[in-house]
Amino acid sequence: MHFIEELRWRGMIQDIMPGTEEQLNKEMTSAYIGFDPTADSLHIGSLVPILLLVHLQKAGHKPYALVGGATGMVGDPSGKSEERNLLSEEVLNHNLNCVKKQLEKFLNFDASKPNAAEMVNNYDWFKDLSFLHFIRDVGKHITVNYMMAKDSVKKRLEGETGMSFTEFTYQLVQGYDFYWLYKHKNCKLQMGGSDQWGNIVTGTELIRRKAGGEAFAFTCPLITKADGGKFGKTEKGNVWLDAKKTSPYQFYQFWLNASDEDAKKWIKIFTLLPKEEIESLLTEHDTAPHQRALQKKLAQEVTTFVHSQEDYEFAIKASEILFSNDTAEILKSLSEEQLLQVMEGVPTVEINKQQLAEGYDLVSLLADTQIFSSKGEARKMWQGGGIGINKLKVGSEKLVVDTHDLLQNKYILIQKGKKNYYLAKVL
RNA sequence: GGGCAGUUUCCAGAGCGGCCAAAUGGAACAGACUGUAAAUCUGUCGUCUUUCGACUUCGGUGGUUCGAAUCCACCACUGCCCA
Repeated sequence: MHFIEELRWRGMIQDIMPGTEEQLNKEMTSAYIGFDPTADSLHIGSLVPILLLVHLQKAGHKPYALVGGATGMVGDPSGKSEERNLLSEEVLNHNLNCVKKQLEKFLNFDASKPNAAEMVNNYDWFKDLSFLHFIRDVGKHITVNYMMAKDSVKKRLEGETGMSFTEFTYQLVQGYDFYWLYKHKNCKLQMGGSDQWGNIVTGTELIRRKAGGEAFAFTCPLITKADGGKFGKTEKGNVWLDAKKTSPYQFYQFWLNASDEDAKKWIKIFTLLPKEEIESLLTEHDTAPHQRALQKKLAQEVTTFVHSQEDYEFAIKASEILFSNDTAEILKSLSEEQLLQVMEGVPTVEINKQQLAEGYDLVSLLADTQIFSSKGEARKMWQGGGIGINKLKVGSEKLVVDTHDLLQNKYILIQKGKKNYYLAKVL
């Protein structure tokens, strides 16, 4: 199946420039996507562009992953209703290196292959480009009228926060990236999220006017949730690809929690499973939605893709113990080793043995261990019935925790709400 | 430089000089129901506190007042329009 066709049935094409498909069918084509170093790890939103590159490479074309050392210094106004704060260069560099490392995992950079992936940093071609040169060589080709017509700009001009010249210039800076890659790497295609369409088109326009060349582009719809919430957020914040920031267990849980509607879309986008398999999964899900075969498969695929098979297996094991009903008994019967294995990725807190032996007031315990930031908050949650100890809900009667509650004489499993666990260890 | 409008708790957005920790909506968190889903219903939602309550907020600084988010002065910032 051809690249575009493949993406089309997966629902990964939003806008596409005429001629793009023909270009891809004609020859091995180099294409790029930019990644912004706004944090020291990519998050699951970046998986979409990553997968676009993966599909591209699988289809025999050559992917370029661009890290925005230069664009990151400016700030993309797309989708932002307010002026962004600039990151310091130090932070930017740190982020850049982290992001680079992560990207290396997903693509094949084996230089012996003709379509080996390559990583480029736009700082390399911007660092020696002077402002004067830029406005003469690049700015001259694009009218302000053209730039102002862009949605990202228009929105801000109509809004009440205004827009700095810096952000206004962003599309030119990104457009120049495309031009540069076109010139030096024969890169003829840019992909990205649909919010990038405006920026991308400025690039193809620049290539047309300045180089007289033809370049192509398509965008992928932005990932949304059926309930209108932001994709990729949990109560703990962003879901990151870095296992240190989001444990594989939490990562797995995120996907498993997908709503039916979302899972149906996401399985096509976030997994590389073939069409037939996905279709049969969809059918299976429709006959028995409560089994959540779809969510399970989705979570499995993405977790193994981003982390590993072992991480996935751990996540499963932990999930079974933590989420099955009536596991209070099972929990008690686990050996220390098993217990720790299951709790891999569950945050650990420490409690004082002496205090516990004397009977530890539950509310104080929850506050002292920082599971809650204050006694008041802990109390509210406890009174609301949101606290569990060793998989048993704690009633609203006054409760004191003592050594009888210990598992393996060492641990207490504390549950906050339905899905948040903490392992307390006595010292 | 001139004119106008604005700055309220995460966001949006009400706020009469005392009844304002501040309406309402959204977001968020929790509970019930479920399928670790959605929808729905309920609770919480400035900080601390077992109840009472205590403390800190309404751009900043001073002032008027028994009392100010609400009145006055100055400053700062933002947007719009004119030069």
